[in-house]
Amino acid sequence: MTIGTESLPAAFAALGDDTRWELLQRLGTAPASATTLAAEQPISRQAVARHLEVLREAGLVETEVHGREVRYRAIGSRLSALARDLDTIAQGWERRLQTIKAAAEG
Amino acid sequence: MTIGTESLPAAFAALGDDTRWELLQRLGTAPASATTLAAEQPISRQAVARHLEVLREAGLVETEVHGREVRYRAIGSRLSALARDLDTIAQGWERRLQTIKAAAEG
DNA sequence: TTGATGTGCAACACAATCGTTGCACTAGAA
DNA sequence: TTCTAGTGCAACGATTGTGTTGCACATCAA
Repeated sequence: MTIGTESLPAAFAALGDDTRWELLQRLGTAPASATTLAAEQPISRQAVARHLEVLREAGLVETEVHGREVRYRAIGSRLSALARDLDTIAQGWERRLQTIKAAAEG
Repeated sequence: MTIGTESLPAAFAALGDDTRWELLQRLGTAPASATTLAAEQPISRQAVARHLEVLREAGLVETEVHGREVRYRAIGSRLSALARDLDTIAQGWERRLQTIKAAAEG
């Protein structure tokens, strides 16, 4: 599955914060709750929860309710889809810019 | 070439702005100057120039001086490198989280 | 029930970002 | 030289984002 071009900047904005990136990497090792993550980070639980909400809206993490606990889990397929889209776009750039360069030299 | 994990959030932050994303896509079709790009966008030349500077610092575009004109060009290889890094990370997630899931079920 | 734990929501302060306008400088054209 | 076109730098205002604290609510255990 590919990702709509319109939503790509939104996904990147979610990834473009140091704290969020650390939280994501952490969730890539094992699921955890906001409280657990906050205990491992130098910021408050509410701040962590806000970051997780951003990641969830971007489709990068999903939640799983366990009793009164909400566990967050990283979604690898979403990151893979992002990577695929990026690669496709990059190839398009190369092709067009090479054509222009060749035309300028020819 | 891969990109240092430390600089990944910085690159994504550069990509995570709608205006910058549009500028990048435009530069993916053909090189252009800040003035030219500003004429195609609803924002001032100075605003465009600032965005281009952010993209340049992130390594996503490069400059080429032509007389008194500075032309910007998208760097496809950098975007490809980002895509590769993302895919590698995503695969790592899948592997670890699958292991945990299997252990929980077993 | 009682107490402790995990969340969610709201209000606030602080910093960073994005866009603007204005001015000065430089390089090419007349 | 004189005029025009393209940049760069600085100051300002408005908006957004990140973090905080405080409080209320829900859930599990004793």
